[in-house]
Amino acid sequence: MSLDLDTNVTLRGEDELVRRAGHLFAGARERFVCAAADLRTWAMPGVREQIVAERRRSAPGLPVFKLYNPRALADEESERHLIEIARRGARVRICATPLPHETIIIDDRIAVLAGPAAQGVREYTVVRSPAVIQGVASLFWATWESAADLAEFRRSRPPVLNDESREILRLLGDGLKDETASRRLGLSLRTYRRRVAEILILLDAGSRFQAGRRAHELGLL
Amino acid sequence: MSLDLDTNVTLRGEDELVRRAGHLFAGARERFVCAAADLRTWAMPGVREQIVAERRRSAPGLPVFKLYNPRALADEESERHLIEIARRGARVRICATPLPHETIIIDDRIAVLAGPAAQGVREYTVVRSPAVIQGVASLFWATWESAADLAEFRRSRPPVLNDESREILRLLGDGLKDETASRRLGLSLRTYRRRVAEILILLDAGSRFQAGRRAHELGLL
DNA sequence: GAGCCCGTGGCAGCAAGCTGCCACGTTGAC
DNA sequence: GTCAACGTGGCAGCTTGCTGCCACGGGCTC
Repeated sequence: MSLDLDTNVTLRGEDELVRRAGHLFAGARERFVCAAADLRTWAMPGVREQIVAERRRSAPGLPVFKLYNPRALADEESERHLIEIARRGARVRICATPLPHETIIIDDRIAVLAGPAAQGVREYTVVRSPAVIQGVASLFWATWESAADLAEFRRSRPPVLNDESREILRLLGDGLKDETASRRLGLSLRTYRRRVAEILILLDAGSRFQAGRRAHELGLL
Repeated sequence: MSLDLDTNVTLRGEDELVRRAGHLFAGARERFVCAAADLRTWAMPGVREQIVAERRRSAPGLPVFKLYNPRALADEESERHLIEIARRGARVRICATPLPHETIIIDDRIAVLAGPAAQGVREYTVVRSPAVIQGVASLFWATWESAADLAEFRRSRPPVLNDESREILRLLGDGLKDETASRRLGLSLRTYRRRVAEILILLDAGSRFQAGRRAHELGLL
């Protein structure tokens, strides 16, 4: 990248980011910190999973801190993804104040700041200056402190469900057996139960009884 | 009893009632009508069941109409009993206006009116006068019309649960598995599930999910 | 076209839940 | 004391619910 800590490097597009900075993400050893408005950042189909897997392999217990805006839970899929991240051990928090610039801080030595898209291509600036890192980090931690834990945030607010999920909740709430409900929806029993299991995760329920309770208390019925 | 339709016969105590009028209850063929404040009337352990069984055997499809005060659902056991009666085919309704005098009308020909207890012994008057029967019946049907169906009434109001049942609901609502919950309550798995099944009946739920929903919407959690 | 990703559904095996049956112990009536 | 009634809990057999695995097919890129 650069021998001079005070020279920032700007990378254009996710391709270049992955090529030239991918090893930095995978190489975190002390602490991995990340702030973003939602989950669409770092789309990079396939590659992203590889980097994460690599990092998890080489630094299993690595403390990971992820800060998002509520937008990161704007649909079922995103929320499920976030839950999965937390399940794997990352500390995830949600803050209401906007996080326009995606930020990553690796081991308190490297920061990657994402800029807005220029002509459809996003620019990423890799920073190593200790003073800058410190400044960015302190801003991050200040926001982190005021943010709500993912679990806590989710408890206070119903998940955003699509039409099918709401329909399934309705059928469950009416006491239908899986066999009946799946037929009514034109789904196989297998798929129906897959759906139910997914919904239980979103409702943070460990049993169907609890799910029924949660669904009602969140006003989803 | 009496050859003269216009001679009322008064029986003292349930013993005498059963001895001298039991066959009337069992012998209903057209319609069996009954109004009472609660279920403690006609206690008669054992005998009562026999009479009912006898009647159900000899007149299987007999229309049975039962009108009660909300007091008849004042505890789990009573409510369960009422549900059972309804399940067996009787039409059961609940009216808020007091029904102080227990009344039975058999086939529109015989009425049994219970009076208050005199020195601990209740008196029952058996009436056959057509005019009286008509009068009593029309009063009954007027009240019946204004009363709410048992199912409807129960839907609008939480069942009265004892401490143990509420505790079980709490454990279910927290998502505990049967194994864990039963151990925590010091019950066998079998008994715990018995309890849960009983509660599901009271909640009119056909699945645990529905029970969870009902429990929450009735404010039982 | 080949190759790939994804959603679906069948299947199989397991976990959880449900219930009839019966045996045992307690309680209460006689 | 006997006897009946009742609640409990073990057991067995069943239903319902859950999930990993794999195969198939539609839609996609290259």
